[in-house]
Amino acid sequence: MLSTKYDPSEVEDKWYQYWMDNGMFHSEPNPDKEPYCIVIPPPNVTGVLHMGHMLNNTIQDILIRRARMLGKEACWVPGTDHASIATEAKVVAMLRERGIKKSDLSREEFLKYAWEWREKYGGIILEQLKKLGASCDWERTTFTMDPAYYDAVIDVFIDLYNKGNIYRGLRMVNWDPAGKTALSDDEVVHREVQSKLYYINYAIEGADGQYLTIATVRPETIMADAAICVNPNDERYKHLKGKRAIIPLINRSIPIIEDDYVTMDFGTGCLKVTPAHDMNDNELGRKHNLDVIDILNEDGTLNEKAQIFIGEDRFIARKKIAKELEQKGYLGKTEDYKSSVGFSERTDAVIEPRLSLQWFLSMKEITKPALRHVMNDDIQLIPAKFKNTYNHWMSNVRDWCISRQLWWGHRIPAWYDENGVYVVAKTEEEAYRIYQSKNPAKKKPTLTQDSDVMDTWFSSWLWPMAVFDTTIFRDGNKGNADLNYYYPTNDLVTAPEILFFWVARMIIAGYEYRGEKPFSNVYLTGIVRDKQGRKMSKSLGNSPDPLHLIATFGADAVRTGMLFSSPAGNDLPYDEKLIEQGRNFANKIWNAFRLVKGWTVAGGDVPRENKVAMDWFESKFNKSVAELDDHFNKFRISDALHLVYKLIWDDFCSWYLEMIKPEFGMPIDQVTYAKTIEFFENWLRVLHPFMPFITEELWHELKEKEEGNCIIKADWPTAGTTNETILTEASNAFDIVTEIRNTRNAKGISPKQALKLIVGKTDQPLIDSFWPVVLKLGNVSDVSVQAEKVAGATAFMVKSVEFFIPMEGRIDTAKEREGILKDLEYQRGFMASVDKKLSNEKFVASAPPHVIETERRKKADAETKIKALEESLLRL
RNA sequence: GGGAGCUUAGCUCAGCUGGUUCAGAGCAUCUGCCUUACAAGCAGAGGGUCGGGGGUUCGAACCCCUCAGCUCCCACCA
Repeated sequence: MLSTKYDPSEVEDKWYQYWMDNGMFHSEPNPDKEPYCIVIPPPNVTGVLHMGHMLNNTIQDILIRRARMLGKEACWVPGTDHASIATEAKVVAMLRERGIKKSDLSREEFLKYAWEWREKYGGIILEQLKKLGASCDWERTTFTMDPAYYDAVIDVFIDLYNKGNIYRGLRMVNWDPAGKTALSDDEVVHREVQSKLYYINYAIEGADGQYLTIATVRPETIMADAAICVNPNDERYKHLKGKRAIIPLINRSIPIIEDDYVTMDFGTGCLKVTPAHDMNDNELGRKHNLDVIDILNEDGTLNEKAQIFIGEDRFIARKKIAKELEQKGYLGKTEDYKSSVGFSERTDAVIEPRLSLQWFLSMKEITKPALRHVMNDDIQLIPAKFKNTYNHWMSNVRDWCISRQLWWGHRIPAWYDENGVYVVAKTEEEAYRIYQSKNPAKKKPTLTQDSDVMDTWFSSWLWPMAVFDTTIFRDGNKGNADLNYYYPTNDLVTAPEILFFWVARMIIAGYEYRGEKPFSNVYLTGIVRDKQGRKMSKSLGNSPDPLHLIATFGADAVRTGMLFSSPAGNDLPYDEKLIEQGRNFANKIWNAFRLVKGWTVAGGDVPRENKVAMDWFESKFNKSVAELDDHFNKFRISDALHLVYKLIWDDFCSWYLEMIKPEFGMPIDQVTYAKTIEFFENWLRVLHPFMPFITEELWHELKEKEEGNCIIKADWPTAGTTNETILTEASNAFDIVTEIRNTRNAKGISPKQALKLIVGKTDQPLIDSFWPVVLKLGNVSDVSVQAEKVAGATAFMVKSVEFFIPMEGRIDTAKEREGILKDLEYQRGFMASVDKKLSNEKFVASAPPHVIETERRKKADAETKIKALEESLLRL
């Protein structure tokens, strides 16, 4: 005897192994088939699976499995990203735990540890994806620091450098003093912070006792001041023109300059200009040719140029300087002030704007095709609202700082001599060759490679190309068979938060190196949040462990649970209830299987109700497949699941199976049985992309066991014809059954007690062939037609036909009357509103005919209903 | 400050071209059922002025204006 509960644990591992053993996920270019390709957003190599991955990869797996069933050459390429900052941080932390400081290691030693770490933990996340059922082509697994991939990244750097797109420049960058690295603007998170505005007095040079007052939140940077700036239109400071001020504590003289950048009504209208430590001041400094005095070390402590508090951390120095300013009488008032401060996304340290030599990619030209082809829908963003966001970003894009002061990553292929003169070359030998051809005079240079690595995204932006062919970034390579077959890929599924980091840059690279988009559709998932609407994060500890969930509920349940509530682009409020719902669904399916499996099959006639049931479900299924295809084509994956869910639970289980179910212990006829198995198999197919494991299991249980006959390789059903008349009749029949059940409920009549049903006179054939269904599901022993009103019966209406169930003394006249009156009131109101519409000349004149027609029918229906209800009242 | 979006049942959300699939789904709640597939279930029920106000239209959840609240992205006036 099969258990009443479905147990996914054994089933899932068994089938995954089977699919793997038989190479069912593997894809090779096949000229006879249409390619369908997805490249995975490569998770961080150090990562562990979180709920976001679960959602993301479930959607990809659904798309790829359906494509496979549609007969396409489906290829889902997996892999991992080296994630330079995140991984290096983890390795550093791991070393610290072992008592090893990164600063004590050579680059080579550090990288050795990093690679060890990668070997040990790098595959975890991919193994976890297997538990989810992800049907990736594992033979194609790629790592962004695989040797060939590494080469490709270097090739791209050299190529873009040679084309003049990459340049080295002294630029203000976001410096992370904790990570000791420059960050791109996108890696900086701004937060409102409660701080203080200090009013500091600067003496005016040569004017005894006179001073001006500036307001600043960063008194520790006064030693780096290069000027005081006022607005030229500011009457209060006209007298200061051309004069100089003295920085307190260190008594350095700086000019007073004028620029309308200064807001007159903020603070005092005097701005201290600190070109080394503020982005805007830096612009201002450049404009006015001011000195750049950098008083901070890499780690955020003060250096010798500060003259005082050397070696102190910037925030400690702030307090001490404020105190000293106060003691010496330079400090005016202080006031509370809310300001927006940048934090490092990774280390959460306060960002320090810092001048630094960095490598940049000029974005102005290279982004143009990427903008154009999204705006004209060559590449579609789903949902489309992200087009605006994308447009805004691409139109205002700044040059991309691609260097990072880290060791883990693709090392910048630039080589410097002792004077900082550099060449860009792939290898050391080549560097020497180029160097010497450029500097023939210099006989024996010592060249050292740049110690920085490239931004992670500078490698992952090649992903859709480089997973197939890593050689195309060198001169004129036309690409290998894989690349030419699978590229451009079809769909990309990723989170909106990396739309710019990654998606936009892949598009840029795609057009730059293939002259072609990397993918046609970008499906942007929502962010998985907890019940309180917070993002799932490790620090909050609000993220459930996906593997635990899979172990508890089964992968099928988790997959469907994630998808029950996740339309594209909308956040997903996670609730374990949804996973339970998924598990319950699997269980429902299991039990439908148990029922069918338990039947004995015999010859004999096909009962009438079975015939209509089969006709009906056939139509219903065909219609559902058509709707399903439509949902898929529009990427409404969640809607698609809901549809399949209802098809199986409501239509197949609650209606169809109940219609054909033989009495307990009785056999089922051969024809109905065969058809039922066919239906079962057909809906298993459309369910398979969502719930691959249980569908595979039942596929084998239902089918003759043929080698290799797997649902994963089965065809996706094509939508056949739909008989609308049957669907309407069925729906009417179900309404009648529901009303009968309702009556039972209200009157306390057991389902086991057969009832008599009387149909009021009508010329409308409501259900025609479905009477046997009504008899069976309503447990009706007898149906008769009676023109006149039936006394002592309870009544209900379906469409405009009245039905009576004789109650034999069980009738409560007062209650019955009350019900009828209420109904009557509603119908009269309804008719009044329809009447109003129809008597409106303008409506009749301008509404389309079919709308008027339905209004007329509504009126006629209401009239019949009202008449019937009025008669019922008389009868009581 | 610039941009985008959201507000529909207790909760999470659908509602696609303005008109019978138009006020829906799931969950939650309530009622009755251990009815031999399934209590992880079955059969039912209640619940909404579609954020407020105004407008366009024969007709508005849907289009326009306006107010309020929320969210995200971009920028960062010391």
